[in-house]
Amino acid sequence: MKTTAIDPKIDLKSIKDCPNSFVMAVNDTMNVLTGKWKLPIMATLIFGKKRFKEIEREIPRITPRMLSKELRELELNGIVKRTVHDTIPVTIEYEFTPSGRSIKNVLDAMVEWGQEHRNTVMNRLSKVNL
Amino acid sequence: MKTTAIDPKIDLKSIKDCPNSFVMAVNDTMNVLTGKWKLPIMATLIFGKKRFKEIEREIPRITPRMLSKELRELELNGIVKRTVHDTIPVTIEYEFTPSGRSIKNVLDAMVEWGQEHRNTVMNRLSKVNL
DNA sequence: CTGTATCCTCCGAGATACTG
DNA sequence: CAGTATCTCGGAGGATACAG
Repeated sequence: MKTTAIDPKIDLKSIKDCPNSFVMAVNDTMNVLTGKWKLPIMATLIFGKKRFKEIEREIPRITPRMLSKELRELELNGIVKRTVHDTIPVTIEYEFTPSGRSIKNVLDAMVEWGQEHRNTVMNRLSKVNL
Repeated sequence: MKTTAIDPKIDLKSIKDCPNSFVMAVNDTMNVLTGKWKLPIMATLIFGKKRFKEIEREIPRITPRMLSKELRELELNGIVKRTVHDTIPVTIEYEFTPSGRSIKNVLDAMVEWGQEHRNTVMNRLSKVNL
């Protein structure tokens, strides 16, 4: 089998080229997940809707600038939904979209592998240090 | 239920604190996956051992500096194994460790979500543009 | 062939102050 | 409350040349 060149920024025409389209799909997922605060933010939303200030309070050391920026990205990516309630003053709620909620499957796989891999590394280290 | 504060750089003592230990495990996995070239490199290794130059040829625009750097990180993380053959000149082969190969489960989940999510976004866009 | 060594650029993210 | 506006800095990654 002739292996195909793999390009991190591949163009759309080659979407039917198998290994590359996989890399593309993984890249899409990565883009949603990368950034220092995306994961913590998503973790706060797992148990339901939250307001800006609530999220800020639950994530130590995040600045409003970063929270705002990351929430906007997540919204643009169709991961979270932003709802404005015209109370006085206005309150804003953030929550997962269905698509956002379904990313939990990915996170589950990552948790499982992360824990297994940590054990593997620990075992290797403890054997080395006997 | 009292929600716990989520910290991206949590210390090890709180490993038993459930939501945080999940975030930690996900972070471990992310650390292995982040970097512009890790995924393309891993993609080249899916079908078996490869030499430095072979990998370099299959990944357009990667520089030896970056390939070297990323391979070293992958090796340190226990994802790939580096084997030196004392031919003349020496040839070096890179391949997955079992732990590295098992990350495929994560990638599969990412491929599936990435493709679903792309469809979701496409549908939304095409409805907007009717 | 399998990498290192330098130098350089750009962007993610922190600090801090301010706004409607 | 829910953000925005500036300023700054470190580190990821590129270009290019060189080494064993």
